[in-house]
Amino acid sequence: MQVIEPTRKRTPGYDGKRLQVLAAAARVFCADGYDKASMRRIAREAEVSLAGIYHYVASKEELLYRIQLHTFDSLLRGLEASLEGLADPRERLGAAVRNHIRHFGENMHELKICARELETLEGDAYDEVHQRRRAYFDAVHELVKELQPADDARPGSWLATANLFGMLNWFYQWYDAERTRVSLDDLAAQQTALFLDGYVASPSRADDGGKR
Amino acid sequence: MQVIEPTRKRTPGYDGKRLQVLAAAARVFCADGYDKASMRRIAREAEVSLAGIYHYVASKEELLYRIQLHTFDSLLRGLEASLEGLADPRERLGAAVRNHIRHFGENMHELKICARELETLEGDAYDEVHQRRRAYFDAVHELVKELQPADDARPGSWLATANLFGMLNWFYQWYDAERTRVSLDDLAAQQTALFLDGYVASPSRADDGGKR
DNA sequence: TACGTCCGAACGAACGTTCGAACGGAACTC
DNA sequence: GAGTTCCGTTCGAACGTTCGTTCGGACGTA
Repeated sequence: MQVIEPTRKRTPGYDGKRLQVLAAAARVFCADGYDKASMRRIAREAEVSLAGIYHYVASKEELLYRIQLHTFDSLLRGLEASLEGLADPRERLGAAVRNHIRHFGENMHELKICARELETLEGDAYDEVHQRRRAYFDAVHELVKELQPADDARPGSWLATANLFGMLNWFYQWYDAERTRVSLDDLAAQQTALFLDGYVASPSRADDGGKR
Repeated sequence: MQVIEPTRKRTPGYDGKRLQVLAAAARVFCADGYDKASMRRIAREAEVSLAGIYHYVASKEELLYRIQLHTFDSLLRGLEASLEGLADPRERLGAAVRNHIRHFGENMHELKICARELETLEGDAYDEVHQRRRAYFDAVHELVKELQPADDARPGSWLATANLFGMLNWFYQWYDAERTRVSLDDLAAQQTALFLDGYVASPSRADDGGKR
């Protein structure tokens, strides 16, 4: 995939305007889906002419590529930061879920795109994003494995991790930032509890913990 | 949305050929996504001319509408049948999960489309499908509520149900029918256990049940 | 003058849909 | 029962629209 020449001389405002274009693209991709989204609408939302977009990006494909790459990088960096100093496996997993859900809440557009358009890119661009995605998955998978250090060879940790991501990623389908009552951190806590202890055992609220 | 006139006189083979067109559409929608999928490719796969499609369906939109409607109807009917004679809430939920996952395994195309293109239809067609989707969700939600008959007012059952569907629906992202070792029923059992008892407590295999 | 920035206009391709004609079997007329 | 009409089926060809991308030049600053 061809990308914009990074070595050219640029005006001071260039980088800011590129971010503006990427943000507009994220909004439009999120609203319409990648295929239906049109460069014309992205241009309008970014307050740039249609041809102007191509000064910041070589193609529609590069827009999606940069959005996905940045999102997974940001997720992984956030995860590493949030694990700092935590030793208890349950707390570490809780921190990971909180990081993931907070990212969703704050960058709903980008993450919705990452969840929906995982198979859209092709070739090198796909590989590049896939590598980041894999790194993030593996990092969370390690946390899941830490939960059961005793019987190391236990199968199912991969499957459990995949299902955990199912819970976490599906929530863009039903979450409505304006309408919901529960805060993102509360939501993350409930999802962590559900994954660790199940629906039957896990407390529904923080104040009635650990019954049964 | 305009649909094909149902009262017209039809040749004996008509219904079969329409199913053939719908099946081809499901394959192509699944492979390319609704927007990118072209009527030309659907026609080729269905072994009909491009114009010929419009004798069985009024528009591309109707193809998606019929696929989604049939899928949710089929899911709900399967659920009701699989609950017959079961009283234990845990068994009932397990049967529901098994029904859902079996449907996925046997009609991967259709369910992938239903998971990905939930927001694609508009107007009456959307409402019609939404009603079925809602009925299915509510039916499963009832099963989740049955798990905790004691404290009826417990919140979080809706959230737990949404997360359960996250686990179940996300699996089209990673499931590969040819490569995987675990059977669909085993998978369903593991997902049920994960939801009910959590990762820490749930046994990873049937033969080491109930420890810890 | 030189170059980064920006854009109106246009290009070729692909799309969903329509049109009118051709085909073929069933139904009807005499 | 032969000839005729009707209608469901099928399709090649085309229409109008929208798409991603490109081109050439205008504008402003260094």
